[in-house]
Amino acid sequence: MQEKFNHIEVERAAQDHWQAKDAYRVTEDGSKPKYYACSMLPYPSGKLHMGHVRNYTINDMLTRQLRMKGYNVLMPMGWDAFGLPAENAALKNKVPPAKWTYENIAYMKKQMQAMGLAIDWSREVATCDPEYYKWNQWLFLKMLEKGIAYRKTQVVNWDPVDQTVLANEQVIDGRGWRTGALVEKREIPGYYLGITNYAQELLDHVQVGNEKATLNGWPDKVRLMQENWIGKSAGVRFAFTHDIKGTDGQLIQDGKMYVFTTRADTIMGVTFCAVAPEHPLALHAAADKPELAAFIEECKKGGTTEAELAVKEKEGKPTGLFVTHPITGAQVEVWIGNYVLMSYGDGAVMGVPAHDERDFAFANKYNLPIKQVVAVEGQAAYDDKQWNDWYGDKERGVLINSGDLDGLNHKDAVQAVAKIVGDKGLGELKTTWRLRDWGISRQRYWGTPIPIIHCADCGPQPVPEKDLPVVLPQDLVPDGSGNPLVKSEAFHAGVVCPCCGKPARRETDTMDTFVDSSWYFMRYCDAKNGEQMVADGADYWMPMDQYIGGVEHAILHLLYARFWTKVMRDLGLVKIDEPFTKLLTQGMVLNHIYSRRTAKGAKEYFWPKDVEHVFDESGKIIGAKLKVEVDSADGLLPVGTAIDYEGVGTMSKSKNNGVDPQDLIEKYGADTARLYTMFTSPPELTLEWNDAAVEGSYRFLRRVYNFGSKLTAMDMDSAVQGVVGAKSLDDVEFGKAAKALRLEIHNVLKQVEYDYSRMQYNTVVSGAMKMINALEDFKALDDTGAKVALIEGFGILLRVLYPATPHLAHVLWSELGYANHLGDLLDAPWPQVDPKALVQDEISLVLQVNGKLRGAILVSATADKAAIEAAALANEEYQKFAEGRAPKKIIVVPGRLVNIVV
RNA sequence: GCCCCGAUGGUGAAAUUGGUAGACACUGCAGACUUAAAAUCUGCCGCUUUUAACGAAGCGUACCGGUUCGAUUCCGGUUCGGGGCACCA
Repeated sequence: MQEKFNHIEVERAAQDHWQAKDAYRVTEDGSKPKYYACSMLPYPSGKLHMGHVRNYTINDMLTRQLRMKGYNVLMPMGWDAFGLPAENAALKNKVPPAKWTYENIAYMKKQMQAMGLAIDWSREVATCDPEYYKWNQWLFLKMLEKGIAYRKTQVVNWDPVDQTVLANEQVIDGRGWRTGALVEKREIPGYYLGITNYAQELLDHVQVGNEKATLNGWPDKVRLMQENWIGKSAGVRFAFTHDIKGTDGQLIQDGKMYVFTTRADTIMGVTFCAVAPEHPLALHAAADKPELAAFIEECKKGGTTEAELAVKEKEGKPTGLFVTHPITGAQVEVWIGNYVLMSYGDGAVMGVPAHDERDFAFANKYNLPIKQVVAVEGQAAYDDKQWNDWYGDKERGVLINSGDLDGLNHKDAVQAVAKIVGDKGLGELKTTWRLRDWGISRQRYWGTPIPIIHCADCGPQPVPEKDLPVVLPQDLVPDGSGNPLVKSEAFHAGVVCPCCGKPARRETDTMDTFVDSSWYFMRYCDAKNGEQMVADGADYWMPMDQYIGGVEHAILHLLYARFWTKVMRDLGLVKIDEPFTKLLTQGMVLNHIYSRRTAKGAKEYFWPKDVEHVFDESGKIIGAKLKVEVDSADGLLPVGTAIDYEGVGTMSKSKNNGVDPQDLIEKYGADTARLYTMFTSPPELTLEWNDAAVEGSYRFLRRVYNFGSKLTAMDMDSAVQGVVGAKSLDDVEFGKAAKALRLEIHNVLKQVEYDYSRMQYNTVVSGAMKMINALEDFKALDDTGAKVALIEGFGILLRVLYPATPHLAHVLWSELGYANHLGDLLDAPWPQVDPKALVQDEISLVLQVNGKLRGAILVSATADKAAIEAAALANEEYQKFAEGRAPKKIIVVPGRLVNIVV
């Protein structure tokens, strides 16, 4: 082997070896336990970013370690190839999205191969491939048949200048990103998938503490987020009656305005009702009241996101319409409220200002009456100007001013109210979900065409199964105004209605890209199946054992994939209930953000490499300045120019703070990039970029290499080389120093085992560093068994390190002859902790007096509690700090500490 | 606004889940080697007080309070930061 570490040659040698062996191709092998470990599929944005490097390295470490432990391991890869960025790039460069996408895929695939990932490329999937999206269309048609998919109007962001639908991302401060025009809400028809049909099951499987829960291998935070998102709430749905008639002379909604409430107990405190701007009563009232119509119009301005609505100032207008309280018969005025959502419940709420914080604010703003109906014992009198938390207290509140209901607690009162409205035929107990059905229609080109044909006579008709896939044209270039599919003659050419045979037009909406990512992981199991969506491969590999991806996908993607899997199960396509047994949500990769305002007031961002921090005396960052000359909108900025420091944030092109993994791999090699990302932070935490620390990772690899090349000079005879497993070491005598080395190595190995099992790879790397430190510090080569301990230790180190830095480990393992005895590192046996190496005669215990550290005592490893107590009481540190006081209590934690309370 | 998460030295972090806080690193400082530099190696590195020095004492895991023999870990509250909020992926 070469004397000097050359990462380029090391990595080439290892990768050539793996390629020649086709080392990562796996088949469904019943003789071994299977393990399916998968990363969330990347969007082919152009080149890998650090988040990818982190994600795939975690996946790769898991895969490689488990393979050594004897599992049949699958690590596949594919491309989430449809989506908006391809259209944006097309707009900018006048290149069809397909070309841009496929070029990006080719480049990123090369980068992944350079990282040395153990991917089975024979299973590669790109979602823009008709062979893939055909099955999106096929399953959509099945869902239509089953009534799971249906057509309904949806609210979208409309850019009135470009005459186009905008994604939320394209709405900036309520305006279109390209035109700057004020965005309007507009209702258009679209297709929905009935995810709410599965709400209960989706909740049961994920909910922490639910006896039906199966996703115990998911982080609690994700489970909690999904639970809240599904948002099951039990309450009462009941009607306020009225006799308001529409222009057609019919009672609006049959004279019943339904509301849903979880606080039916406060029903006697109702002083108003509020409906959404889109509610039939609101529209009716606006018909002859221009100021109401204007208010409803006003509510349509701005974006459609929940966050935007939630921070809006709560506003309302009285309609002049009255409805009848179902118990008291009182007339209650209906208001239009901009905070009432048509999509939740019935789009109407009862207003109880005394006991709901939002109603309270609303009533105070518009001088509506406030009626207290709940009292909490021990609380002072109600003050109608200042909100107090006890006003909404469900636990302690008791009803007052509520007639027959007086004295009831929350729970009993809800039941009583449900009975009263039930007896009148005006309502019942009801469960409501926050979860809404999944709208999948997108008015965009680069996605899966929705397989529907619109006939002037027959209406929307499903494309017959034999005509699938409906192929997306590859050569269109969007121009920014609307969907180019609408104008594509080729797309509509020859289309006839499947029902009546007359000429017809294709649906031009495409599917949400979350459809693509809802089942690709099953396609990997059977990637080339032309006959079926999935088949036997999925039965073997699914459910996936470990899913790894960004925490930003904790709700939407994961929920949709769970839903899609359940639909496939109910159609008899797969046998599983849940797709992902275990989930790891990796933290985001962050970097510092530096900016300044240009003379014109625009913000420009600076690349972190061009900037250095300015610190205060205590070492805190207080600002930044340029380290080199930088060309800016205001001309060349000299070295030392003061720059604004914005803290850290996710790496992004727009903030100019991305670190290109390519530079890193070219300069230091893939092993360094992998080691650095694994070592710097635990997988679940955010990772802040630090250039200087990369150097340290490289240094460590060089140390390992140099240690290996020293071993070759040490006359390692093959007999010793063979002695690398714990079992064959039973007959070897070890001297004091060799014993100490083995104690350290095996202790660390034990910890590393644990860290591998919990995927805490940063401490795995620490463990490897401790091992090389111990091996380098070991100087007693003349000790009995010294060489054996050294060669055993290095063999363990290589295997511990291999999943993180496979190239270096592979080359050393082969060159030093370990491979001759234990086989290729790919499938070499995982090292075992030797219990004999861990045996110690004496151990040190911490001595505490009143819980404070006061010293240490050395006791025999087999010492019992009495002996430990005696040793502690005899200790002079104890004597000193006890100051003659008698011990009241002695706590002994075996193997750890003694605490004497005086 | 709502839901979730996080906060530990100059920096990234560790602490086997209630038992020695700061392992392992990065940076920095001092030294060795070198004509010199790089590389490499050795030592030091939470804060304060005290000591000529060895050392000693106290404080310390965002902030305030609680439970406990013992709290980075558990509970209540506060502040700041990050993620998600349904058409970005």
